[in-house]
Amino acid sequence: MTTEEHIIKAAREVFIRKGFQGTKMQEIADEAGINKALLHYYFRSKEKLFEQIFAEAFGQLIPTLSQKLDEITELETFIRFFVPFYTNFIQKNPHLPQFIIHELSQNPDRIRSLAAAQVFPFPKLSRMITQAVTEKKIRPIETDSLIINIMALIIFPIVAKPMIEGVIFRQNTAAYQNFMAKRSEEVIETILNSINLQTNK
Amino acid sequence: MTTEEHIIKAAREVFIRKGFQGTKMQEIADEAGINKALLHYYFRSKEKLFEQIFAEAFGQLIPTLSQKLDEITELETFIRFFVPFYTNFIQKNPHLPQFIIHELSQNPDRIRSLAAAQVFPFPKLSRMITQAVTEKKIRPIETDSLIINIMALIIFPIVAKPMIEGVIFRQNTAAYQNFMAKRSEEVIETILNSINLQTNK
DNA sequence: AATAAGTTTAACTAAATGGTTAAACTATTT
DNA sequence: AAATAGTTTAACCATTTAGTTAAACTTATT
Repeated sequence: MTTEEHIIKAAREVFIRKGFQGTKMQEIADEAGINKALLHYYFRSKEKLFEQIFAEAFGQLIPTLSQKLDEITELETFIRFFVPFYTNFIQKNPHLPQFIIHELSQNPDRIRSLAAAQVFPFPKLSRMITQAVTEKKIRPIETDSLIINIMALIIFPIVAKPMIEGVIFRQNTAAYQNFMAKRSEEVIETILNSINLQTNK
Repeated sequence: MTTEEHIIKAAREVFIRKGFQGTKMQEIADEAGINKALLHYYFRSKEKLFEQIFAEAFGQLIPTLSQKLDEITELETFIRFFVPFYTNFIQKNPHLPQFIIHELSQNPDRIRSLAAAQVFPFPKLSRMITQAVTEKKIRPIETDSLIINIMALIIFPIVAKPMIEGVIFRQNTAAYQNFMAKRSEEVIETILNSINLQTNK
């Protein structure tokens, strides 16, 4: 692993954990096991380093599913694949959505250009939903609503973990973990029911 | 309006908008129309000022509904009241949940004590849900899951506004607003369907 | 009018932080 | 062996920022 890779890895962790403002160059250097001078030697400025990290982070959030979206044609099949897949991914990168949301609201300009490059593979999914509505397989619902509902049910409990753990589970970490372990199943059932697609349990 | 109130108001806006790290005392002073010296004269330190704001903010997020929870006994009735009520509240304080989530994850210790004081009026709501399940009015679901589902569907689209507006609506602000205008209805239908409580449309 | 509370001004300190620099050292390449 | 890329050390600068202080000024209170 090269020094540059060490830096990138360290920067990713610190930036995502603490946001742009909260991140100190010294902390990145420490985490990477090098010194500040070398950090600046590789990446001239904090801004430049941040750009790399953000572009990469934002890229991760969306694209992997683009492949599967080409294989699957049935909405139910897609949901049953997507929910655990995405839940799993977000659980492995729990700070990612919050980081993106936070930075996007703190400094939209710094990010706009980077984000614009990313393309969500929407059309295919939209068509899938529209078709299901037309064929009366599911209740009438706008494609945007359904997509956002799914995202909300997956992402929110992870983004709001400190809130949920504190307010709902009263600092009982085990209770939260137990809740999250069954989350994927619950989201599938909630979604399928919410559009009147009976679960075949 | 006293100077103290001016400060509180200014601090609330700036803190919620920019978080603890992102907030500068000078900015609060400017927003309050006073100078930094006076700001420190009223609230000795940034920490002290922050505590006040956070306690108040966190308090707002939860309690108002405690009243209604005493009047209503039917789960469907409660959902039909709660969803628009809470959606409306969050829309008026769009930065509040994100602020709480962000600060809670940045510095749990700074907040733990404050948050612990707040009590969500859960028991009553939990009983309402449990009873509905027992009476087979709704499908079997854990109370925590249902509550978190409702919160997720309401809060996520607002917290993730910059993300949704950018990625899903492609910077089309009008499209987002149009989506949010109908959001409350959609959430009610989604929730009621998701627990097999037919909407009577 | 005198007193005190509230407020401003402006200068200051101390610490944190992003960024720079020069010199020395180490490992690798030629 | 000489040259070069990579790395460290440590001092340094400039800026930002939280917080302090003292003196003057303004507005209410007595």
